[in-house]
Amino acid sequence: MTIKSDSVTIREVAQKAGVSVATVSRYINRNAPISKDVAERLKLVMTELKYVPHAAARQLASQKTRVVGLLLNTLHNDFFVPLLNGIEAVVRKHGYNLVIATYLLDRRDMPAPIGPHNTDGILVFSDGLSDDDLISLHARNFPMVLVHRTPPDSVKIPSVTVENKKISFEIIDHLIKVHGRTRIMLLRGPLNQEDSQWRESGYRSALEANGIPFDERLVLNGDFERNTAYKVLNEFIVTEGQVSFDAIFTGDDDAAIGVLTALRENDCRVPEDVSVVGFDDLGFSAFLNPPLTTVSAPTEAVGRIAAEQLFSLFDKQYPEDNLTLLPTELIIRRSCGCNV
Amino acid sequence: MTIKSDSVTIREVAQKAGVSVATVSRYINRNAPISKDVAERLKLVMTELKYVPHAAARQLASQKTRVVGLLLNTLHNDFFVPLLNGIEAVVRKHGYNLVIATYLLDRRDMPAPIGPHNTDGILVFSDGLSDDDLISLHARNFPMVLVHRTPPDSVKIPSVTVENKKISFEIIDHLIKVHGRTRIMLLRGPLNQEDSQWRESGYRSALEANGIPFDERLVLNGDFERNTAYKVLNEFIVTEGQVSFDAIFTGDDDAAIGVLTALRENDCRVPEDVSVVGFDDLGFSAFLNPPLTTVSAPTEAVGRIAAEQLFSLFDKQYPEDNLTLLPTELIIRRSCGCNV
DNA sequence: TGCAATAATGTAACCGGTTACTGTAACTAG
DNA sequence: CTAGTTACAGTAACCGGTTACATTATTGCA
Repeated sequence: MTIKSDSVTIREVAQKAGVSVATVSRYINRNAPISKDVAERLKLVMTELKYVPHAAARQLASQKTRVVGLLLNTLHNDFFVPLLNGIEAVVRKHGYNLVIATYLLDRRDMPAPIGPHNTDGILVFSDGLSDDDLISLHARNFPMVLVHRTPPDSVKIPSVTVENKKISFEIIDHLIKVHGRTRIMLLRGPLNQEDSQWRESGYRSALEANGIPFDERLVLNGDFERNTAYKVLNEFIVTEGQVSFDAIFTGDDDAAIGVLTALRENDCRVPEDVSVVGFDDLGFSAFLNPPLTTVSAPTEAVGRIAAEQLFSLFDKQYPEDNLTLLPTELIIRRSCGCNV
Repeated sequence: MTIKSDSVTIREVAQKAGVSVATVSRYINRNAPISKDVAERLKLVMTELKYVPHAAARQLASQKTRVVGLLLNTLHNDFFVPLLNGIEAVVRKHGYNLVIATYLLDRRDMPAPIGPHNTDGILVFSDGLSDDDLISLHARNFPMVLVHRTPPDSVKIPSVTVENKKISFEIIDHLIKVHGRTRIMLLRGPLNQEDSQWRESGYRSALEANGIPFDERLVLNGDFERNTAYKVLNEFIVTEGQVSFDAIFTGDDDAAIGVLTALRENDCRVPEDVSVVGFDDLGFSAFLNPPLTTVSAPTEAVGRIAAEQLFSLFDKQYPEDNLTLLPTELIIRRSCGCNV
């Protein structure tokens, strides 16, 4: 073998300090008593040699990666900033590393980029892993926490998400009751995304509760991305030749930006002609023109709590409640037609 | 040893397929000819056994981690979404994993979370690593690409960033020449951040070129975060008891949000009383109220190019030009006072 | 005082892959 | 027909740590 990593190894440290490798290892991991004398010597030698333990070797020997994975569909959304923030803070606090991977249905032919082979546990915000995948990983006792996704019925995988349906009902109900809107368009998120489904469900309930028939033609498929939102809505308007709706639920705030663009370019006034409402209350939403009526969701808290639960799982501590549902709140601004 | 990972190993695969482990390894890595017959058999066995190579073992044996690191100061900015997007896409394309770590000056007592011990190379968007750190890593031939940061004089570390100074000059010059602003406030970014320094430099040049004396009292220290921006500016206004400036360069678009909030709460009209300009042209900027005059920066391209350069370094291919400076562009909207 | 418990350390097997080296059979060129 | 390649496969050393087990010195306590 000619592989000769230039890095300092534990044996060199041991030799220079006149102790065995086992002692050095114990010092590194503080998992066994070391005499004060030796400890000081090791500390000196290690800084002198600039010794840094080789991560892969530790992982292999200890069967722990000290890495947490985050599986996403895409990163195309400002929504991920607070989420990542929450997660990263916790991961860092525990001295772990965070690996981020996107994994979509279209890549299902290759193995998931993260899993038991390279992480101690993962946070799943993705439908790239099927329910079957989840079940099989769970059966192997692989720690997982789902984010904005409900676990399959049969298994108890902790899940952290926000209340979507009730609040979506409320925001649509607001459009109908307060602003008299009746032709309310829905711009869906990704079809197999759960938030998206719950929001649609709330939308439908609100229509029904107000005696407005559901109209399939008023539903567009988006993906929580501003560009898609723009394209889809613009196409719709151009095809129709007119604006045949008086309100639109954009699915999320990011998509709202695309929606606002499309409406503006088609000379449609918001909120005079069309009410616009979003979801998430991202940092910029209060400052859009007009300020966006939306739903505030505690996204950073979702990230934080999900990560904390994952670390609890490492200690075999299961959360008493399988599903953590964080509260959401209606944020009324101008884009729905209110005068605030 | 009682460690008994439940995962399938290469030896089990080899045995079941009736070949040696070396052959299996060669099949996995496709780095040596394998007979069609054996290849098919292995493929079958591997799917049947659900074999996934153990990442740490591969890393240890091959001395390659197949991991790229991204070192950041914080994640508190929507700016990171396009950056991450660009980086992640490239990293994924190469079949690598991406680990993200924040590392700040206040943690300098602990070793950097990512480095030669756990990555094949890193992208540095952080001043957590000092110039000395960079030099010493570079001396060890550790692949690195700097993002929005110039390498120390003595070493040739590739660096990808955007043009800051000239465009900052232009945007300030615009405020002065077109809108007659003379008391232009500067909200700095982090003090040791390079973009921030170049932008201040452009700001000062523009003042000088127009015969306006630099006034230290019109400079506030922010950190490219909306909350800080709000707090700092609000404090300033409250302390002064009046709005003593007629324009403000917010440093970046995220901070612009905080600035707009503070101005609004202090009954200050934008752009009538105060012109506001930002930097980055984040997705929401065109939809702020008023639409934000800013500078568009190709942030996703920065991420993409930086990552590509890092992979080139893995192949010992050094970019012909050490410094990649991507062009920026003035985006005139309403917040400066223009009528677009 | 005697014996068990504890502290402190060493030895070496082991984690699960990669690859240098070796060997055989088939193929190619002269 | 023979030397030189090339294709394909196996053996085993090695990557750099961790830790079970063994050993010796020290301490605690009846």
